[in-house]
Order: sequence, then structure tokens, then C-alpha cells
Amino acid sequence: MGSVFFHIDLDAFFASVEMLDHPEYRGKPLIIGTPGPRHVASTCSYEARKYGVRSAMPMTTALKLCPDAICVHGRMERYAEKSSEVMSLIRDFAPGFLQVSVDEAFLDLTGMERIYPLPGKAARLLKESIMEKTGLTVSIGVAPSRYLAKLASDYRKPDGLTIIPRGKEEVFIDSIPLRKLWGIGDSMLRSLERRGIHSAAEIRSISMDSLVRMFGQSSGTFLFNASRGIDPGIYQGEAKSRSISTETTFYPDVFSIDALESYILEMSEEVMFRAMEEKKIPRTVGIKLRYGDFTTISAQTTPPNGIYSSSDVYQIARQLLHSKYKGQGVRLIGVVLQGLYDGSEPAQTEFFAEKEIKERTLEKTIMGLSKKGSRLIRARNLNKE
DNA sequence: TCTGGGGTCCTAGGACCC
DNA sequence: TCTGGGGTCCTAGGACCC
Repeated sequence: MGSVFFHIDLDAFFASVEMLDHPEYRGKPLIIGTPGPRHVASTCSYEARKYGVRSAMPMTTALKLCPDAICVHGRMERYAEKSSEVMSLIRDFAPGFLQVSVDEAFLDLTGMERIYPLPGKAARLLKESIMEKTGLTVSIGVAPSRYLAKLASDYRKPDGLTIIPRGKEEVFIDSIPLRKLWGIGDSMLRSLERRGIHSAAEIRSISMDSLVRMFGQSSGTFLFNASRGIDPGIYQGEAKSRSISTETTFYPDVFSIDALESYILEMSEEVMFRAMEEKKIPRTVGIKLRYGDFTTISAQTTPPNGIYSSSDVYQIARQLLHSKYKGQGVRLIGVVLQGLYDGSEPAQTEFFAEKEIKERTLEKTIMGLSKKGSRLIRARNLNKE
């Protein structure tokens, strides 16, 4: 017996939760997102999709396509709550549970023939249980690899069930457009087309050596495997936190370096607070700047003496800002913490360890108290704009 | 169409060490 | 003295995903 994987995908998740909580939205075009320039649609209901509205689409475009759409702000806490309800049902259904985002998870049913002799029947059972206990609809893909299961769950939506039997892997891959393959974005698609490659079958006709020569080691082997439905090994990671970031887009552009500094101060506190909540210490602080013409630059530094407080973060971020900023209008600014390591490890700077721990404990207390205050600072800054 | 916010991984060059 | 090779860390930018 070969392997059997499920990929479970919540349908139009944010929009579906809103419809659950607000029956008056049901059957109507609904967009999760703020109207106005420099905003995008986060999710939309299937009714809105009929008008061509899509995720990540600028709100101005979305509302041109569907002027009567209802727009609501995302309520992340509520979605997280609903997500964990669904995820715990999935986790209890079979072993090999792997959550990959707020609205997606894998199950590994390999070797479960005794309990679920027919994977399709098992998938239907899971769908029914999720609907009954949470009121939400999911689409499930069943396939011999995680990669194919993921593609299969997208094949028929909403409330879909697609099974790819062993031996039909390439038939399935060939039935969907290349752009739908996970890992192939606009850039890769153009690059393939430039070489006259328009289908997975054409990729398969090229040797591994040639693919690696054309696209490099990583992309070459990815294309070789993905075009055959072989898991290219995307979901191996145990999802440990490697970076923590925050960013914000302005409208209109901001020209004042003082204003940018006050944003960076607030953002430094926020990311460091989140790092401490996760008991992580960063090695590197970075900033991101996007100018009015959308050119984006980043800068980062890894200080030799370590980063132990939000004021450390702010000092570095501020220096990076001053070294890069040349007076252009800024559309976006962001602060990122990278190279996170476990705060309980003494790391290489044990010389400072005791002092650091005291500083961090103190800071955690202070920042816990000032979390609400921080929001007020943000509101004040917005009013200034 | 005029492009969010939060992430991960890859590449390529330079520094530095052995 | 005119010049190896491998490993690792750092920086900047880019592709991709939800």
C-alpha cells in the first residue's frame, strides 16, 4: 500500500466566518478589506468572485468590478478562534496532522486502511463533521503525495472533494494550467514561456541536467519533481519562527524623517514585544523602505554585542533609516527581526546573560503595561498625516 | 489593475578563517 | 609573493505563498 495524504482547505475562510456571524451577508458579494487607495482585498465570498474579484486585488479595482459589494474589516482574532475549532477536528481525525496556515492543513492517512478502507469515504466523513460542528465548508484533496493533495483540494471549490488515484498523477497535473502548480508564480511562468515551455508535459520532456542548467539547482529540481507530481519537499519544515516583522503603508507618501522615526520607534517596540512573547532573541535588525515609485530597499545589521531590548532595536533601525533615506516620498516602512534564537539558551554572550535577563523581564513588564498606550500613539500619528 | 501584511527560501558576492 | 579551496556568516534583493 502506498501513501495517502489529505489536504484540507477552508473555503473563502474569512468571508465564510463573517457570513456565519452575520446571516444578513449570506448570498451577497462580500469583501474582507478596507475600501480606498493602497488597500487590497484579503478574501471575498464566491458571490463576489463571480464579478472577477480576487484575493490581493486592489480595493479600487474590486469595487469597480463589483460596486455593490459589502466591505468589512478583517477580525483576525475571530478567524483564529474559528480556525482552531476546525483544526482540532482535523487533528483528531487521523495522525500525521500538519497545519500550514490559518485555513489549511494536511493529514497523513498512510497505513490507515483498517480504519478507513476508502479514503474518499473518510474525506466525506471529515467534511460532514466539520460542517456539523463549525458550520464551515472545506475542500479536500486526496492524493499519494502532499504536493498533489494540495493541488487537488483547489481543483473543485467550494465544498469540493477531488481524489487523485495512484497512477493518475501526471494525468491530473496535465489537466490544470501550469500557473496553478504551487511554486510557479508569474516570474517563473514568464521564464518558462520565454523558453517555449507551456505545459508540465513539456517540462517532463527535459532532462534534470538541462533543467538545472536553465533554472539553477533549486528551481531546476523543483520543476523536475513538481511536473511529475513528486513532492518537491515544500512542507518539511516544523514551522519554527525565523523572523518577526511589521510594516505599514502610508497614503499619501510620507516625506518627514521625524514621522518615519516615530513609526520606527513604535514598530521596534512591537516586534521586540512579540519576540519576547515567543521567548526569542534576534541576531539581526532590518528595515524595509518602499518609495513612491514602488522601488523597495532593505537594510540590516547584526551587531556584535547582541540585541536585548526594544531600544536596541530602535537605535539600529534608526541608524539604518538615516543611512538609506535621501528625502524621497516613502510609501511603506517596516521593521524586521531575524536570526531568532531561543531566549533560554545563553548563546555566545553568556558574559552578559544575567543583566540581559533582568533587562528583558523588566521590559516585558513595562511593555505589557504600555500595549494599549502604543495603540494611542499610532492613532495620534495617523491623525497627524 | 497600480500594487497589504506576514512569512519562507534562494542567490550571489564579500569577509573571514583554516 | 600575484595566488588554492572549502566552509560559514553577513548583506541585499527577489520569488513565492496565504
